Amino acid sequence: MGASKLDFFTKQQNELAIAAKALSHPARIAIVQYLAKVNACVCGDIVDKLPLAQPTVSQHLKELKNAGLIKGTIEGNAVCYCLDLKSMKKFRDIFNGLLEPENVKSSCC
Amino acid sequence: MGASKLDFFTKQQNELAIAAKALSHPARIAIVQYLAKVNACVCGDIVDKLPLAQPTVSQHLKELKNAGLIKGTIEGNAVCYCLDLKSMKKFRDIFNGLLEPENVKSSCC
DNA sequence: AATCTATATCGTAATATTGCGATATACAAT
DNA sequence: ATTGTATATCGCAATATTACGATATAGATT
Repeated sequence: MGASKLDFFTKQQNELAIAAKALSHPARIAIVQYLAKVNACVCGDIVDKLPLAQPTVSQHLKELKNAGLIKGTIEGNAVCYCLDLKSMKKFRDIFNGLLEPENVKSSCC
Repeated sequence: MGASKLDFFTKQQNELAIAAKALSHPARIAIVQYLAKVNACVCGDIVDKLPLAQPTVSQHLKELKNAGLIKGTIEGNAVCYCLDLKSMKKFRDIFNGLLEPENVKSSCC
């Protein structure tokens, strides 16, 4: 075996896991941070910002896109990427919801 | 190759990636949700809550512990697990910070 | 001491991720 | 039409993750 038993878990659990997986690599964190910083569509210069070869960056962008965290629109012969803010916020809200009972102090540990 | 080029990225980027990786599996999401729900140390019954064998659950717990998201304290012959709220909040804050410029509407896409 | 219970670790198979050179695609510019 | 530029995909090697049976460990119970 080795494959994940995704079927047992709820839709929300799998969704959150997919988003977290998309952010589970520092290169993808760096991409998201950069897109958040410039807060606009960015064509082309993402590869220059990372210490990785172009095919590798392309693959990371694809993973972020598949997870729904970024969007890419074709602009001439380039592709413009930006955050999918709606999706990012959804993920953030679910994650924050995970910690809701934080106001109740843990009884031990 | 295939190994991550972790050295290039900042400490914060790697930390966030590690926390995200810890949450990148639905079983680990389920564990965190369960601990958040009961909001207490839980001895023993985590294995029963998941559709996975005991060694597998033990491994997932170890990963969450290594990432600092949960704590485990030995209690007799059992181990009690609970969320590391401080660490969870830290991760949440960094992640939320990632979206700070959300108030500025994207100019395209 | 022998046994039970709870959890961890080892070993291993199946699968997934990471990275990149080579190559393909697609539009732009000459 | 040829060439250049930007990005994607293919194919492969190295490594990591996932899962679990078997086994080890450690405290509790008898």
